Amino acid sequence: MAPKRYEHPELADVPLAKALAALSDPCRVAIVRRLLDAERELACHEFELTQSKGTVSHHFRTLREGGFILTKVSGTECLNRLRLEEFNARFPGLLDLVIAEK
Amino acid sequence: MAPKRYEHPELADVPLAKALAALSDPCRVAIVRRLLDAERELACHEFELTQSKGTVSHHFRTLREGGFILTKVSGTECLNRLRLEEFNARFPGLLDLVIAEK
DNA sequence: GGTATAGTTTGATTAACATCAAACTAAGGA
DNA sequence: TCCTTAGTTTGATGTTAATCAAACTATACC
Repeated sequence: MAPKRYEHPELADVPLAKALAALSDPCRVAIVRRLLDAERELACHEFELTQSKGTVSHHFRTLREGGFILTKVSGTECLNRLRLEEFNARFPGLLDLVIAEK
Repeated sequence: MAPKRYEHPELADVPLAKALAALSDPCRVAIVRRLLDAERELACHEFELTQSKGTVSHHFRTLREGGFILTKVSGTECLNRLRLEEFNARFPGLLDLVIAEK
């Protein structure tokens, strides 16, 4: 069967409100922070989140739709990485706020 | 009777997610934008919002708790102004994103 | 094929939030 | 004192978002 495809919006099409809404949940801020620290791709299960699989999947989707991350399938897992340069160009300073946070 | 007192959080105590959640409503973004443009104190009723008084009061409270504004009583009205320097020091670039958007 | 792992999707529940109307508080002016 | 203006608070309703469990998809390995 055809492999799963993830939709990634053009950053120009992501409204500020949508990006900010994606960061309005502390859990998602933590995910972004972790990706900033790691500086490498991370699978969803590497975040050791306390919520159920379904909820975690929802948070990653929200970050994807907010333009924060790219997700690709790799074997049985899916790897996530920040759209770092692109995102900084579209929303300058926003990721820096996440870095600065605590 | 004792005059109304408004609570204003220490900006250091405002989590990023809380500030961003305050910006997740278009009405509140509009209020912040208006204050940025006005560069002076504005009473709630000067915003000519379409919602009921109660709802408007709720939005201003949310912005207060998000660290965006200071409110003080003046006669029968209450005057609002941005905590501009403070806020820029706590969340550098965030207000600039609001200015830049559209 | 059978089993395990990693995520997604769906359906239902719960928690937050936006909203309004109405009652209330506080100050100003007749 | 009475009336008006400006805003808050409360109680109720509708909507959106977070959450979980369970069923499902896709890959890897035996």
